[in-house]
Amino acid sequence: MADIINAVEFAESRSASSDGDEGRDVTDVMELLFFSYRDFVSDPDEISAPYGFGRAHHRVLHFVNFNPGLTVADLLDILQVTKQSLGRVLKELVDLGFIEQKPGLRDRRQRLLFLTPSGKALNSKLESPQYRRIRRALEDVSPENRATILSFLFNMIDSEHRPTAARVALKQDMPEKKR
Amino acid sequence: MADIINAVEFAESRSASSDGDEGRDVTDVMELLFFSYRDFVSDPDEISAPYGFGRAHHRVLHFVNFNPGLTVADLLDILQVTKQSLGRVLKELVDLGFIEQKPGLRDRRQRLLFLTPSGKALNSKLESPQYRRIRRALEDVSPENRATILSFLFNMIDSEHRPTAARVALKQDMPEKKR
DNA sequence: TTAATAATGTCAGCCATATTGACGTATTTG
DNA sequence: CAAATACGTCAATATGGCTGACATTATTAA
Repeated sequence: MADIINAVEFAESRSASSDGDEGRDVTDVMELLFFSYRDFVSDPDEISAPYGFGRAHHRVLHFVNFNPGLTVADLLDILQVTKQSLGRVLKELVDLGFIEQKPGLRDRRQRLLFLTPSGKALNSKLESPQYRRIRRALEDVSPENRATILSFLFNMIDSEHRPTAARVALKQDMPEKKR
Repeated sequence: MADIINAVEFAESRSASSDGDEGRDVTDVMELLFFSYRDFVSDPDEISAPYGFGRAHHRVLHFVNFNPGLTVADLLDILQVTKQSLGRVLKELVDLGFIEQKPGLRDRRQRLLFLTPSGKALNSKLESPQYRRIRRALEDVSPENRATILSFLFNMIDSEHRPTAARVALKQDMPEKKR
């Protein structure tokens, strides 16, 4: 038992030393967030490489897949990059047939973004390891504890960005009392 | 109540629609992790800019601060980059007096890394917003729920990287039955 | 003791992704 | 019609990754 390798040992090892060490949780989150995210993004990075794509391409595929009909402006807001940066990867994805642009119905200046079938296939391929990773990390977690985790992640977001995150990621703004 | 802006509303809004939607948690983690991390790293990025430093410099400062006497090889393993990439930013930090190198005692080929006082000051400045962010996100979370969150983050790490994470980040390998 | 290996540094070049600033075009809106 | 908006694009620049090659010093094995 030289190293901690699972959640149970992890929890035991921590509770053993939980005598008034208040800021400890804070530094632990700091550290673990780095390692978690590093490994989390390494999955699609490796798979993208043969396609000549990078992390930026995956991010675009992901958000367009999750929000079909997204506008370019929405995507800029989500990714927090400049239109020049986005423009390059978007152009590549469109040229190679992974993303399709349709003029907006209400406003024809807009280019609504959709994944083509091959775009959807590529996206699934890219993020299946990420979903597997998350499923594994959640598999023994109760629904209540899952809510704790989600709520923590949500609260790590800038408060002014939470409405966008809720809308784009959770699709839960305007609950409008349905039911 | 048009948008969800705090943990309570978040939890309520979710539990209202928790009717057999199993994979929902998984996609929510996927989305929230992106937004959380995006905002999390934006803090030091802004503060670093005036110094001419980037995210890479901060990462080095952070891990050296947290593990004084770290070797270059350790740092390469943690950051998962090549020595050439690390070399550049490390050289800048050493040249500008933020990091000090001392030959290893056991093995004098090693250059043990330490923060100078100004390195410590800069690091504190860079990551105080991150600590504030984490503290805010944890403030109303019970110790048990904090353990749930930490254990989730830990399990998101590649299993082969968990020993390193535990050692470097949590300093909890080899519990060697103390107590 | 010599030879192999290890820890680190460095040079040179390449690539992906980001930036700012300026300008162009189509479309909507006041 | 004029102004603002949504989007695209050209150009220049910076950061931070990468590969490959080679050098230095110190340790370890033959």
